[in-house]
Amino acid sequence: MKQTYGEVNQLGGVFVNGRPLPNAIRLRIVELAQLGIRPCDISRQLRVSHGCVSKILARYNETGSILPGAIGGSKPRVTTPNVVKSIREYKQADPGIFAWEIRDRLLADGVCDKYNVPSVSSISRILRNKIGNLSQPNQYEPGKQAPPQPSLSYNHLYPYSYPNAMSPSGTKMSNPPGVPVTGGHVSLSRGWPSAHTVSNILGIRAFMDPTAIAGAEGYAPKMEDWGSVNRATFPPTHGVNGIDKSSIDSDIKYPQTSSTLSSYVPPCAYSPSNQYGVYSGPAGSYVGPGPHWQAQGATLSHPGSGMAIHSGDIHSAMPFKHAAREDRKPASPLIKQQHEALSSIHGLSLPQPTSSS
DNA sequence: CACGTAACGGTTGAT
DNA sequence: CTATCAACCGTTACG
Repeated sequence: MKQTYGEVNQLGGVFVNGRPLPNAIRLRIVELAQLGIRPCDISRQLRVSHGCVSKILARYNETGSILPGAIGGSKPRVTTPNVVKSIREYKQADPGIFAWEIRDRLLADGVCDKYNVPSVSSISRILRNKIGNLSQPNQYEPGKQAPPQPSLSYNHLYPYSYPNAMSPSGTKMSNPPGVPVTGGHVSLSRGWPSAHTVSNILGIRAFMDPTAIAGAEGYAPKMEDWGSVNRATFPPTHGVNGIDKSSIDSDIKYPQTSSTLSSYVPPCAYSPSNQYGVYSGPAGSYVGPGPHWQAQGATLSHPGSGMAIHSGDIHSAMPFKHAAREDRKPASPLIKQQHEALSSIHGLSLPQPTSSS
């Protein structure tokens, strides 16, 4: 609740229990890793627990995003009131209906789309638990009752209708040209486990949120800003059907920037390309020093070009990774680039190398 | 020593 | 409005 400043970890780093590390630090973790610096060194240099470094890098490799997951909130249940209602209706209309038939109908009637349709077993459970006795139509609480027409709402309300966008795209641009994301795997396939994840889609904007960076070094005074970072702010809008949403959403979300961003955004929550570009922005100058990094402006103004360029820089750095990695097993000695990288970081205001270890 | 991961105590936000 | 609950967080400790 309060400023909950930080606690200090064993490495001397500051952190706020329960809260994500500042974006800028996450960024650096990934960047350093790409420079070929070993996780253990990154951990020490940034004073972030190795567990955290490991986690962030793992996530990055997998999803292409450096952003923390969405915190809090409830899962978008597939068995929304609307769905239950529909199931009940189907069942009432045809008591002998099979769960799989119900499932098909939910899809056919557009009550659900293939991404949020309940499984047959879920439907069975619903039939059993919630619609056991049809004679008692009202299973809603007495107090509220089923809202007049909750029906339509849910699906549409939920931004979570899942990225159909991604599925169709699948391959799409998930792998930007130089993306380090090795495998290029599906960063997305990981799917949309939850609304949370999806929210990240929107959250992408977070990258450009100045406040995020503001908190960079010293943790923004207001954690809330952070929150906004994580989830970006997303408008409750959405009237659209889940189906084409992705693109629409982005438009909705970023009326101004959208056009450009949208191209990056839709593919996946953690649009690799997008995030990449994003952080590529600060890549050169890094985030710290500036009042705000240009990210926001940059992206907004000339997202494409800006990103491309920067990303190029980063990638150029990439090679080191291999070189470094391969022959650079030895613990202590860092290669030039690494030194530079680190030093630049320190310059930002990080602790000190205290090259002793 | 490096690093993946479970446990832990914490925060958040939708219900 | 408050309480629950389930998601995520980073650190720590273990293997």
